[in-house]
Amino acid sequence: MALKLFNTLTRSVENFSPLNPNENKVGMYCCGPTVYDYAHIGNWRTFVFADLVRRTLEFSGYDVQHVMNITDIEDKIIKRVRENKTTLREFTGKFETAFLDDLKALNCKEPHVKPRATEYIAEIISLIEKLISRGIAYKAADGSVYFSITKYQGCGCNYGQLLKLNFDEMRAGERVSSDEYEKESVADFALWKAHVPEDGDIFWPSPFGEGRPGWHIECSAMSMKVLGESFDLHLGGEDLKFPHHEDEIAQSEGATGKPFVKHWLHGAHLLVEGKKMSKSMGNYFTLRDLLEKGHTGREVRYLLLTSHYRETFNFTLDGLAGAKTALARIDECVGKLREIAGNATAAPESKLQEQFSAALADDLNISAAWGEIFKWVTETNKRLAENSLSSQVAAANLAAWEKIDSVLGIGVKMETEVPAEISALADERTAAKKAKDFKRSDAIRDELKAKGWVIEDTPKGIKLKKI
RNA sequence: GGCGGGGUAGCCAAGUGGUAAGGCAGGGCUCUGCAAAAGCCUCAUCGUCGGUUCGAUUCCGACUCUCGCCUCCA
Repeated sequence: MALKLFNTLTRSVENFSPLNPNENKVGMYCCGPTVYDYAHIGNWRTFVFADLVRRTLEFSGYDVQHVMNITDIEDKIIKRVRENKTTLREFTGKFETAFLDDLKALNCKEPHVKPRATEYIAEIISLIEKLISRGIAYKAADGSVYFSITKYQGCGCNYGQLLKLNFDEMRAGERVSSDEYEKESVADFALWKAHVPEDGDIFWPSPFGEGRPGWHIECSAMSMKVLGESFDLHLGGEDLKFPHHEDEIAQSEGATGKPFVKHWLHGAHLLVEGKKMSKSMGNYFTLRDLLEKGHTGREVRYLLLTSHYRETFNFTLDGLAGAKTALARIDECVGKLREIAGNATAAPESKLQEQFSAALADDLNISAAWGEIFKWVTETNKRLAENSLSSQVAAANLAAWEKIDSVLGIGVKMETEVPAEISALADERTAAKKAKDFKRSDAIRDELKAKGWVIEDTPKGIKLKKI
């Protein structure tokens, strides 16, 4: 089934097809983290979304080249490096490592290429030179280099491809910082920021003088370097549409004269407990915060993957608790299938896979996909209860689950090894039960629960589950 | 002020011009000595008011509430 995706450029759902129809390759660039702090749950929604896009493309048979930048030079970074009396590399390295650890905890596939802005200074400079030579960029009196929207538009280029811009009605200037008065026009943005004393030793030499790259230019330079001047997919959070992505388009198309990106995807933000996330509201969570509360990356991933990427999602701690129960339901079902399937192998059960694929192909309607999955769980449970599943059928269902899980990345909780102390208690309970000492057996059950283990009596004997 | 999303059961969340998927919570039931984060069943008329239509939650308009972007925020 053809994959359909919303394209911010056309504001409509389109059939997805790669730039080069003769190849199966897809170049995908995702705006990565600015490594000045731990990423919060809102950031993670976007990265999990990017992971879903990648996995869906791979599921659809494409060979994806996934690129995600690491922004390791930026105003906030410089400020904190100074405050912490450390070096740029040491500071950004710490948060980059933390970011990649978190990415792994959420079972996101690691991007194939993770370019750091500071390692692409040469490419950035040459891109700026190209823009200057084409008359689209200019050096201002403050020593910085700016991109001229007017000149760009004068070349017949379109500024405002991702959203409707109405400069007359914009509240320009309200949030413009005072050091940007050297620009010819308020809409112009910095390509190269001249070195100022506060930057300390953080600067690079360039034909335009010592300084550092502006924010938008790194993405243009790195994405085009790795994926080519035109590539298939670019994604990020919805807030990046303007100015970041619009400026990326302007810089890239202004320099090359070619269409920059074929397909733009933007993920919506989330609220936490119905409110905009903020530290003062107490609803600001990093992944670490949630792990410390005893939740798992798997649960967080599941919850972030329950809603459609273009809708604002309300992330709640109740929801996170519910995620655990919902996953346990899937684990239980898949675990039983494994037992019955044994060593049998079979082609994936087609109905589940078809319904899942159809939902996903419809602009990543993952909510509908979960609906199909849980209907399958109920259906399977009924057959399990009837004892009417052959090992062949169980294996086919299992194969289907594994196939769709290559997209979900949820996996199945591994059976935790039962510690000797716990199994000793369980044995004691079984003995007490056999002796009809139910008071004693129930007391042990409570004790096990207090230790984080649930014991279930099944026709085949007891079952211990870690909670 | 400009532009763009949303308002569907206690909570989260799909969806359709013909009377609403799924998950969590709740309720009922089954297995059980009793249980279970074991299983099954059950649980809404879709922000308000108009309009179009044989028929609207789904299309149009108004209103209202809410969220986002408007220069460095995913």
